[in-house]
Amino acid sequence: MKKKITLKQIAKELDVSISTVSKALKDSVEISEDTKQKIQAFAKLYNYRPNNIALSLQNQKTKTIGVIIPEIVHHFFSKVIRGIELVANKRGYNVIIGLSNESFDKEVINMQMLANGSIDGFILSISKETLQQQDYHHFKETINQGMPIVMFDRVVNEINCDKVIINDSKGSKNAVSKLLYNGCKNVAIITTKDYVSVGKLRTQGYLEALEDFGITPDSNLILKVDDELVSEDHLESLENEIKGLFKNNSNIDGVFAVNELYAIIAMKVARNLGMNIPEDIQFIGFTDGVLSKHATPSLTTVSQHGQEMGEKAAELLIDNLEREDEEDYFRTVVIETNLVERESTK
Amino acid sequence: MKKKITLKQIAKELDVSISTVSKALKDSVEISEDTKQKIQAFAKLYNYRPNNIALSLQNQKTKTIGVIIPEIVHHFFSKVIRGIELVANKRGYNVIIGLSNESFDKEVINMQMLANGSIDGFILSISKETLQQQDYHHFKETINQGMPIVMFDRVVNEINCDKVIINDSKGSKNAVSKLLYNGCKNVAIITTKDYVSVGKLRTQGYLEALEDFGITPDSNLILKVDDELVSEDHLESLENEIKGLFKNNSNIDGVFAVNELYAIIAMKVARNLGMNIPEDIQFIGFTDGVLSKHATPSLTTVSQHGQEMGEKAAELLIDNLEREDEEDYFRTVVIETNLVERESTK
DNA sequence: ATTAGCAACGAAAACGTTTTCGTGTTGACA
DNA sequence: TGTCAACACGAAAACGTTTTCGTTGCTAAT
Repeated sequence: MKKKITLKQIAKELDVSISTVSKALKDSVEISEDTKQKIQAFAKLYNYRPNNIALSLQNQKTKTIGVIIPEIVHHFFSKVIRGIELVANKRGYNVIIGLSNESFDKEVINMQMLANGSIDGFILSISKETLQQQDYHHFKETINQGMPIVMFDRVVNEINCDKVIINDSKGSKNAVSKLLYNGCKNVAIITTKDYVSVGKLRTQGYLEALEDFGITPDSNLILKVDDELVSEDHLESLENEIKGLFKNNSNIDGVFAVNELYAIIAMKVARNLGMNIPEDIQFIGFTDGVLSKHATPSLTTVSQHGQEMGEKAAELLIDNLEREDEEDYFRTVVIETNLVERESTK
Repeated sequence: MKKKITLKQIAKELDVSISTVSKALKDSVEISEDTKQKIQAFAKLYNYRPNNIALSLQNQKTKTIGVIIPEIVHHFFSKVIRGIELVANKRGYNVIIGLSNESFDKEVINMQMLANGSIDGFILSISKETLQQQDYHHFKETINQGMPIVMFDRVVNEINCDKVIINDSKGSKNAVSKLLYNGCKNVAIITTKDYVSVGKLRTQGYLEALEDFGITPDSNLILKVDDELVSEDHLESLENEIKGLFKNNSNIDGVFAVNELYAIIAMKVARNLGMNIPEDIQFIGFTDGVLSKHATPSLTTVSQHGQEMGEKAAELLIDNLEREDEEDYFRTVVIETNLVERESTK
């Protein structure tokens, strides 16, 4: 086992100074051709690579990006990461991942772990607990120390930083309009509690669409699911809520759900109740996951373009990091959604 | 914007030496109570945190783990990462992610980027291209330089390192046995080309189960899909292959697929051909993804326990990193699979 | 024969820590 | 009064780089 070789060892071995070795490896004009060749050959032989940590300390930059997301076992978030990784790598950056697991404390701890020199900047999506508690001091402090942040998807106005979002209300308005245009008279929405910003916005889009079509919203058709209950395993409660929705409102002929899973489960319930999709009832979900594509019938969804969001976020951050002038101005990029039509709608 | 404060600045401000500050913050007995209090108070006020990079350079360890996986938009891999992150964080480590995107070159580049001091050890799953080319020199070199590697899922005997795998042949043998036990007489398998080690092993388990039941394998019932063709978008070719399989062998009454997607698509094709699941034909897949759980009918699968694999891999690596004695011995941990029975089997 | 100038290289600081090994001051004790 | 611990603190090396600023020794020009 031969440990990694350093400049010092090369210098000693070849009986020159460390500076000479460093310069020779950078092809500096200060060093004679002979010496350069000798040193370069030796370095190649021993497979020399500069130590990244030493470089980071020297340059005061690490060339790595910290990403903090609420959950990784999630199609949307992993697509975002793929996007981030893609452009980060292309521009010579590494990506280090922290999971908040939707917890405020873990979000704070993760940020502290990374903010002490390990990374040059953050890309993150806020955890539900943080959104609920509305405690954003850790973001403010981080930014205050000169570390840039880019937020995506779940953002908050209170913080001044770059943001990448989708037009949630517009996306859902389009979706609901599609249902109405297709002839649905009673469109229900399955959404989350209001503290989840995207849930709130998507509900808003639903209402706007109804208004455009001159329909008065019926509160019985708005199901706000408590997200706490939908923890991987007890989905039965969700199923029951949806079943209740259908039974109490037998006139429902269209459903818009603010995520993929809700839509899939709703379709299942509907089918069990003997309804035909899309003849009797039509469905649209949100997010472009695997479920939508491979369900039967496949689900029409509002595509969120996760990878594109990740790419854009990484570009914003790196641009910011590599910008010369110190004045900071913040941009908000809106990624357009589009409706992917599949079998669950006419 | 106040930049992060350093020991030097504190020392200057309080008119003591750097060493004194350092010791005071570690509550060293060398420093008087008065001075300690003064320094600690000042440090707290300015929110001092030691610079991670400097610590890494000093200690020659970074407390971060490098993870290289072929693909992140994949339920299994993201579960593994979740497992890794869980125990890594618990034990004070960070996780830095590299995606090989199933490419040999990207795997090599990623390893080089990280192996130069950025991390203490690797956890990885080999890319398909690497498996195909059977070029493992980058692994050997890394290990040779004293950087430990833990491989999971896609491993290779040729390399001497810790490994976390599942018993692929046993898992698939169990699954196929279940089908046979349930009365299936003609069980087909949908698998990958043989260079994917797990595909090969799972095919082997299929054959073993047949043998146990005294059935001679029928090569017409073994469909080896070329993985290149199944790239997210042109799944039609896969569908057609499967359709061919069913049409040419109308007696098929059981299907074992080496992954979730193949099984789901096969079910879809079968249903379109008018077969009833599970009455006419039963299905079992491999991996525990979202599709299996939420498909209709839901799919019986061999559960791979991705998160557990990740946890175990991280434990192996960190144990290795923190072990005192230098002699290296390598362990291979086998995670047990189990059959999750759902609606696609009787 | 000076000296300016150049080519080739080395010394040292700097990045932010930790840690070892001084060193100076105080107090107690003989 | 002189000696020696004990105490409290500082200087400096080390981790591996890069870069600035010398410092040589030589050639060529005056």
